[in-house]
Amino acid sequence: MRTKDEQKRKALIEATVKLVNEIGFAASSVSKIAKEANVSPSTLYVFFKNKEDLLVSTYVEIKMELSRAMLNDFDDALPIRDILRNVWFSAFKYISNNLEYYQFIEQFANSPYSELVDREALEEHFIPLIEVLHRGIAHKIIKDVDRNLLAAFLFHPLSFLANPRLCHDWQLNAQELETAFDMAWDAIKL
Amino acid sequence: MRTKDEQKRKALIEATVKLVNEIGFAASSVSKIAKEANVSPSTLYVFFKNKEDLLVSTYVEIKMELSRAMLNDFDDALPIRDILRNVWFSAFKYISNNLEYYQFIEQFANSPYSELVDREALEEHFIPLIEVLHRGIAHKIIKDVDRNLLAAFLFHPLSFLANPRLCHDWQLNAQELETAFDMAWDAIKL
Amino acid sequence: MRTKDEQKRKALIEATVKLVNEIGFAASSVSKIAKEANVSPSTLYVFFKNKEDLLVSTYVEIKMELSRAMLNDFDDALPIRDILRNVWFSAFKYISNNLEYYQFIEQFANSPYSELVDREALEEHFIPLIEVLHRGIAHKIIKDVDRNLLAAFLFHPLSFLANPRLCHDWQLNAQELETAFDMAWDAIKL
Amino acid sequence: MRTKDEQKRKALIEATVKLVNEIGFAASSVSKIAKEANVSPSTLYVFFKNKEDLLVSTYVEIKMELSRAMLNDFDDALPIRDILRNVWFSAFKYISNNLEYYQFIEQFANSPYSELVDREALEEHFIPLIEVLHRGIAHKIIKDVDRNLLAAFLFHPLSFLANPRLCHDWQLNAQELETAFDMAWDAIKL
DNA sequence: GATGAATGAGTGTTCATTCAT
DNA sequence: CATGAATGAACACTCATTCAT
Repeated sequence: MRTKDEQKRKALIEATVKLVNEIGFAASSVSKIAKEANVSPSTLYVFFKNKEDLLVSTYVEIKMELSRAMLNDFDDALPIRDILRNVWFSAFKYISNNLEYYQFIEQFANSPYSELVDREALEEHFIPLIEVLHRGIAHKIIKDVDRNLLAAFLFHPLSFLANPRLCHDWQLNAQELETAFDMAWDAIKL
Repeated sequence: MRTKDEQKRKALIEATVKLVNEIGFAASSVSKIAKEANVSPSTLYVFFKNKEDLLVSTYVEIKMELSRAMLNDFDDALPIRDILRNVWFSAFKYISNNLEYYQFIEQFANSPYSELVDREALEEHFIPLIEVLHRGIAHKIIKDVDRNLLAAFLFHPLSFLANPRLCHDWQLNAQELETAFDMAWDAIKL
Repeated sequence: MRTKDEQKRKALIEATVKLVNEIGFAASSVSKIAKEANVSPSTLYVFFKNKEDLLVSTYVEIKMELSRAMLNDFDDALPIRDILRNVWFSAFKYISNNLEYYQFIEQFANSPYSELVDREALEEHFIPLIEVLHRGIAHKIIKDVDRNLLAAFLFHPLSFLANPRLCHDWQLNAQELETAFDMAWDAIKL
Repeated sequence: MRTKDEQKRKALIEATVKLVNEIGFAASSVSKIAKEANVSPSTLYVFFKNKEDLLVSTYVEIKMELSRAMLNDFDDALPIRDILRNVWFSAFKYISNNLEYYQFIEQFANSPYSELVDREALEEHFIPLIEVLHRGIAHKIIKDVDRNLLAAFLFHPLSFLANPRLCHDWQLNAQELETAFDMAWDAIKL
């Protein structure tokens, strides 16, 4: 028996991201993805149950990587503003360095495919972050509002600013990035 | 000679929105859309050049309606904060009342189809709003930053909060909506 | 609008019979059938819902033709033996002249596809025949046994004798056919 | 060195019968058969040259078992009618107890696969039976007709009566079985 | 002996679009 | 204007089989 070639799985995920970004879900056929990954279309089915499974797996894998990147240098000992600043900059860095991945998950999240994902399992990874927000509220540093509202101002502007598909012809420089975080902080701080 | 039946065009647009939201671009075939609109697939080609034209036209039509709704009660005489508040609430109202439309344009904007749209033509409608921001900057009421940054904090959180596909299991009530605008204003005000 | 071409439907049915007889259900792919019928595979779906529908429709169509042929010169006024003799010979004639059709329905009836057919609708056509058997029983001409038993000896030997797939290297001649009917009659007569 | 595991061969034959009866030749893929037999698809090729070989072998194996069962208590010393009666009842018993096997060989015999079988080798097993018929003819007990005709009335009705796929919603009871044999005998006796 | 990985060829079906009416 | 018939191209997926282990 041969052993399963993990490189092929990886190549399929990469090819999926590339093609979906370039031509969208609609046009990203199994055979095109397989060709891009240099495997036979039938080989795809050795690694994934079907096309849907491939797409969802790709999404979950990237989302996990993003959450890992964001919480990479998470340090509970720092002041709350610094913790959030670190997460914010880590997120921006990951997105900037992995724009393709990021555009894929944005497109995915806005499509009906998003309903196929086990959201709770993914949210688990953000628990430390959510706890920081709660602490901020308790310490009267952050506004006492629903965490969806906090997330809306803390991270959603970032996702817009970092995504060239939405924010055309404009790139944040280092200083503007700092300004952007200040604005986010102004929005949520008490 | 009958005139092109405008009702059929409308029905096709509606059917497109409905199906794309439910099953995505990939699965929304011309024949399914035609069936949903109660016309023959070939009739679709009387109104639209092809499938792509149908999708782009649908997007543009909704986007125009949205901009009209947002600037509906635009009154240059009001204080800047009030102008923006009105626009903000109008936007929220339109999105809430036309969630299907809104989800469609979000899904569209995050897909490669978005590149087919004449962005500048659409942006024209927002010129009065952009001018208000410039005035705010000139009057030292609003932070002197790129208008993309202002938009990121003024409108993007709203798009997240109003979209149940992104912001699950949570709905803004009237008071939280007010709080949300306050947060947006805190972010952009000097 | 073009009008549906009934010849194409007929060609598809013929092609189905031919191929299924030659290579079996397993190997009779939609594309092979379409090619044999000189239409595009997709055209097949204009006339039939799917492959299963094509196969079942083919079966039902032949079965109807067979029943019509068997009861063609049915004459209730004749003595019972003569009625059955006429049906018997009509059946033999139809089978001999349409061996391909007959082999198809035999193969179909012995496959799991047979469960998809509305048997009762088909049996309706044989009601006059069944009534003759009942009359024969009432008049003490035919054995008083279940009609399945009568059918088993009246028609099933015929289906074996006429089917070269089962009864190899042997063909009934006119005199043997007469003998065969005598044997059937011996089996069922009182 | 392990010896070829005869249990696995048996399991593959059983799985073939089961699946072909349930879903037909067309849908009975090698991998489904292997899964049903709890072996790997490639293991199948240790025991059989290919799929065709598996199907033909299954047929031959069952046909042999059937012939053995029919001639099990064959006793040349008995009167001809009793010999045939014994064979008839043995056949009925085997079919009733092994309906799955029987339906498989009927489906097989009515398919083009049947041409792949060495018929003569199989017929050899029925030689004693054929000789009894010849003796019956010589003794003026049985009609002097081709043996195919005799078989048609002696065994073919049985195959219809015992096969629920053909003879729906009706089961022979012990007495009717006796009647059935009487009818067969009436057909062939002089 | 036995098996899971791997695949080219092929499956049934739907696609976007055109055509004749 | 509006449509159902028709289709080549493509779809997602499974096939029988081989290969390395």
